[in-house]
Amino acid sequence: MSRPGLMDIKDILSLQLNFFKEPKLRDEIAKKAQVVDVEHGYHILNEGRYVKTVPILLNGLVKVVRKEAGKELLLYYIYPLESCIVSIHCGINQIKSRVEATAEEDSRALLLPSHLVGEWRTKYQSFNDFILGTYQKRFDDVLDAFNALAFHSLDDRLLAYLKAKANALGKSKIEMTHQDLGDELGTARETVSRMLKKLEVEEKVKLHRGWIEIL
Amino acid sequence: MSRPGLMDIKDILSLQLNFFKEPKLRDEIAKKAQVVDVEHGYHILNEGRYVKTVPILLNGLVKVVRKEAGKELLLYYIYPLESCIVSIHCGINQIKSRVEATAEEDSRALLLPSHLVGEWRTKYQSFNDFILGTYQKRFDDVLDAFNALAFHSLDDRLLAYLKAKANALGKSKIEMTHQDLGDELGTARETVSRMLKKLEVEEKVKLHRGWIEIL
DNA sequence: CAATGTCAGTGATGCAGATCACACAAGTAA
DNA sequence: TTACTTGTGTGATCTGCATCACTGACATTG
Repeated sequence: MSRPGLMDIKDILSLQLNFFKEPKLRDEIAKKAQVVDVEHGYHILNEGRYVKTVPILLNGLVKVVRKEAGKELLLYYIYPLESCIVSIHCGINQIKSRVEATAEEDSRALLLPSHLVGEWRTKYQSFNDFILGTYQKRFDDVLDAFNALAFHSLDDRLLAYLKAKANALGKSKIEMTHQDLGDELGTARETVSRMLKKLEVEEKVKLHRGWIEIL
Repeated sequence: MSRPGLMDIKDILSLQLNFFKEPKLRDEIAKKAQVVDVEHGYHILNEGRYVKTVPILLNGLVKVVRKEAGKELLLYYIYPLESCIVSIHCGINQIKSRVEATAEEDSRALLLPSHLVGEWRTKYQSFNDFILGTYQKRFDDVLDAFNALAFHSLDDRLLAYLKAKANALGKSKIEMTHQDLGDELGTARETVSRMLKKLEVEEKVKLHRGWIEIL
């Protein structure tokens, strides 16, 4: 993690965060927020220094997973201009829930001090809308994850995952091992191998060592 | 569904909804809200007349399930003084998601016109807090449901379900058939029978025709 | 009472996916 | 070159749960 000197947060506000409308809110953010860069693989949640901030992702990609008993399962991705509602949530409510956020790519985020978030929420409508919108989105995401798990076979979920990932990254070459995929989907490596083989026969993907091409 | 004459909503506000603090908010609710009674088994969501209101449950119990391909799975229960956030959500966003809410007991709810909800949210902090709190709670609930599905075997989920239900109803006699339980947990009746038998051998429950006693 | 419907118990069998146990191939270090 | 590591392919077997096909127990109704 690094702190890029004195970023001009005002620039960020006008270029990326123009949904924060009130001039006074923008002033406050400019004064109190902080920009950080984190590297690919950086483990965001459960880090002491983050507990008291609410991040808004500016660039990059962050994945949020639920872990238990060695097994892990993907909940959703955070894209730029979205916030990690869970971190607010966990910070405030002292929840033990094993939810982890990891930077999938080198990422940049704006950190808002969480003690101000509550205040801004009541003072500025656009800020309040942002928080509520984030909750709505995440609620939907988790519902989707639940749905996939409850009603769809692993074959479907694997293909859906690959397509979603290709879409998110904007390219058809996905650099993941079968083990990685198994981890994301909460299943065994061998199973992933077998299913990918089947998908290759069906000409939906092309397999390579260390990466997969979506057709 | 019935409308109990002219309920004194002011009474309800002082007896049950005292977390709505602002006098002006209380006035507005008293003027614009409506009380309805629904019977056990009444199917709440996906009913035209409800789309434009946000319900707050006053008495009773409502269950929310997700359905797909004939199979259904319990998401969470709504207890008195909680709101069904999904109905707002679905109403506003025109979501096709198969989420259903059903009254588990005879219930009474306060209906708030949804076009005013957005307004009250920005004008009254206590109202805003209520909405946000509801989202947080539901987010947690769905995460729990996800977790159970992802990491716990059906045995565990069945027992957890029974205990939670006993707790919610405040009694150890649960009047459900094995089929009912199978539906809630998204599994087959036979499987439930077998597992209950096992639980009975372990002296965790006692089985009867049409009802189950939690020990 | 018999007739009928609802609820529960239980075996047989099937299938998705997990787990185990390897073999092998591609890259990397010595 | 050899040796070692990492990623992949594949059979054999095991487990949890679904599905099918019944049987019998209880409850209700005529």
